[in-house]
Amino acid sequence: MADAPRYDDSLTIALLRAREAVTAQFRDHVAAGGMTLTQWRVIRALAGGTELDTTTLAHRCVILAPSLTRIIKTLEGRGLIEKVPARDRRQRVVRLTAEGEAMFTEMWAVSKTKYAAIEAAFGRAEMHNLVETLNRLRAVLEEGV
Amino acid sequence: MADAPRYDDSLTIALLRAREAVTAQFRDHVAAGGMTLTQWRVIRALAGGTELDTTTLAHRCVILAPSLTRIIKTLEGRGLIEKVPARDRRQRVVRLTAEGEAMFTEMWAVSKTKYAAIEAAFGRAEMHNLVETLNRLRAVLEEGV
DNA sequence: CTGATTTAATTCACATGTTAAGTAATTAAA
DNA sequence: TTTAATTACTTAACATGTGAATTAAATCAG
Repeated sequence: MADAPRYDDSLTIALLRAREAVTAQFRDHVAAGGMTLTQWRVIRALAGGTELDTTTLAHRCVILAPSLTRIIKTLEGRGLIEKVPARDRRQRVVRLTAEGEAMFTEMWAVSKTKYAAIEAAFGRAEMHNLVETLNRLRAVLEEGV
Repeated sequence: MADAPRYDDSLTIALLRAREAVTAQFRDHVAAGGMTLTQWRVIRALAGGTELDTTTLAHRCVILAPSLTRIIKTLEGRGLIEKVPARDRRQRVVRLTAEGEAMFTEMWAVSKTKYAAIEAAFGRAEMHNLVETLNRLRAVLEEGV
């Protein structure tokens, strides 16, 4: 068993911890708005009048379809999003309501400053480089190891 | 709303996607062993006769206490881990059973090769650098932005 | 045009994430 | 030493992750 790498050196654990540390910066603010971080990703993806079907929305927000089904139900119940008739009647297309847009605008103002604070603390170039590296890693893995 | 960064440029999304891509490499293998990735983290942390209390185990595996309580119950029910009497009777100290160690050894052999494949595809130095960067980011954020 | 296939969502069942509240054991204070 | 505060864990309640099965609509083959 001695060949198991120490956990701090594990890529999976490092990703998990780093993500936890980053999301922690936003969690309280989003919770104060009565939302979860996952719901916030959906709101944000729809901001600015964007209309999206479930599949596209799920992909952009990195949420699985069953989760998104429930989230849409919740946010629709709160009056933040609404359904839009779609040509293909299998699809469920949604967009923000006026209330949803207002909610986004208000929360985004703060969210933006928090994001900027992280960039300032970690270094703008460093952070840009990290995002690029992460996306490259993903591309390599999705091509097939 | 035009100032919302594109999602692909967002650190939180990049972390989420990258983690998803990495864990996808292991999910099927771990599932074939009748385990979830989260349960596997616990098994791995205990491998080699390590005895740990819930708090330490939760921290190392990056699992919240309530989740770990359930996981310990599940793995104990399957005979993979067992409780160890502790001095402080508030603590719950656990370790792998012989069966648990056997399970780890068998699965780790394959897991290791998958990890090596990722390293080979992405680059050993690149990967080491990424882990270091992620840990540095976490350190910066935990110091307080 | 009709039946088979494919596609988009939903539903189901269970595991985990997350916060808050509760319980038991230990430690500290008076 | 008896009570108050702290600590370690568990339980509860709800949101989400995850894979499998289901439903409805669109597309395709014949």
